[in-house]
Amino acid sequence: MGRTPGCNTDGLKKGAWTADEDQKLIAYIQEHGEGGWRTLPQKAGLQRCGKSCRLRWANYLRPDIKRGEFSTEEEQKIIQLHASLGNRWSAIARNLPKRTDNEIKNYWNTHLKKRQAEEGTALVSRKPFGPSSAPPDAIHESSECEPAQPQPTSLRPASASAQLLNKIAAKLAPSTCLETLKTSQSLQTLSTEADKEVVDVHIISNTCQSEPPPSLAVRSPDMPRPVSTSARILNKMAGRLTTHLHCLDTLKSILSGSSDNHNFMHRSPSASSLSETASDMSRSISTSNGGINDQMPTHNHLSPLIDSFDLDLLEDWNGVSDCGVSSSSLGDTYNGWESPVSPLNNNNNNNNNALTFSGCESMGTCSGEVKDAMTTETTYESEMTFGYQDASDQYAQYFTDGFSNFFIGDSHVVSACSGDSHEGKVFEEDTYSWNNGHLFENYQPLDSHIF
DNA sequence: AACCCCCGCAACCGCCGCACC
DNA sequence: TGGTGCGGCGGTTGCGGGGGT
Repeated sequence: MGRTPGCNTDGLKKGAWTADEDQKLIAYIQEHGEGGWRTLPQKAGLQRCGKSCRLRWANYLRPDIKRGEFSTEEEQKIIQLHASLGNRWSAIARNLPKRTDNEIKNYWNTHLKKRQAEEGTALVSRKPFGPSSAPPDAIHESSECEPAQPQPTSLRPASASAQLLNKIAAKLAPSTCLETLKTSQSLQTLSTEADKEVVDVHIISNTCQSEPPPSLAVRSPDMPRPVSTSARILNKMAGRLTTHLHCLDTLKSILSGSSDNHNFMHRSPSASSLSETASDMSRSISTSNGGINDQMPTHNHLSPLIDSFDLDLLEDWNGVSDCGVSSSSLGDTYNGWESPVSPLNNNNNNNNNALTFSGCESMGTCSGEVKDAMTTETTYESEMTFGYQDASDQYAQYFTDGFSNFFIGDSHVVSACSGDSHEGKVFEEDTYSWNNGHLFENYQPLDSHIF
């Protein structure tokens, strides 16, 4: 099996490895360890190039390689990780112990991709993700990765959170990050009203569960509606903002003063409203946090924040969970790992301006410049690899714009639409009634917030 | 039994990033 | 700062096996 030994340049052998060659390679590495691939062949008495030796070892001979059929759990994990990470096989492999990137890649190409494509054909129609048009091939590509979804039987209002996410998506387009978002989530087109393009974003699988979802493909009607990704994202934003109480009050005041009916979700905020909101927020934060941000920015924060949005950060953020974007709560578990106590609740934590990944979210690499979410001040620069074991790493995120598209109440839930759920609670059609004064009256606020 | 075709997968290829000088 | 070497990664190739006719 394998390629033909078609080239013997420099006397180097190519093609399938013999048992004798394998033994030589194993013996050498057992004695000298891995590395030094360039000189290894000569030292080991192999007529191979170093690259070939490394590949043979990494993909086949390594003792900690698990071969054979993929379990259902492994399949699901590959699907989920691929939705988040794309074809980053090495990154996927790092989350599948004893499986090599090559094996996963092959398995995807020969099994899962085909299956995904078949299931993807069940999607009858779909709007592009966000106002910006993605390339047609990109859309097609994403459909290959998307599981089939039952189409909504009737149009329902797009959630406010989805509108915000649309803005984020538009900002990211046509970056690879957007592609990541597209492939990581199932898109349901929910409204085609003439004067607005809205796309609600929902994940199919629940997130941060102790057990992987049974299937990404089909959700039976009697299963609870999955947690809205958009709501989760916005939850995080709200959780971030709850550290700035004045800011919350300002927002609440602004928002409540400009909304008087149940259609608040459909209204787009005026630019001036957003600007005022941002300014008020920055003032509030500046004056209420005891010098966290000594330098008060004099401009509207929103644009520069968005401009400085680190795409890699979001991409990595997508990649850190099993479904792309998610949140975790205290005690949530994923693959046996449990979220630790939130550093946000830790009085000794001085870095109040940083958001914190915890528990199941912490898996991946965040690199580049990390800035404060509200002031754009750089809090630190470096690459940090955070794994489960580094669950308390600080991690700043930027989510701005569209503030009046989500709603901040006493709880951390900032937006909900019919069927949205949070902490296992599914919102009914009208639970977000604005005029009630309590945004989510059926919602039980969290005691603490974990980012 | 012979032939054909499709598929799985090991291995190769080319590119990229990083380290070093 | 640019050049070079090396390791790593993702895409692609094509042999060999198995199933169908």
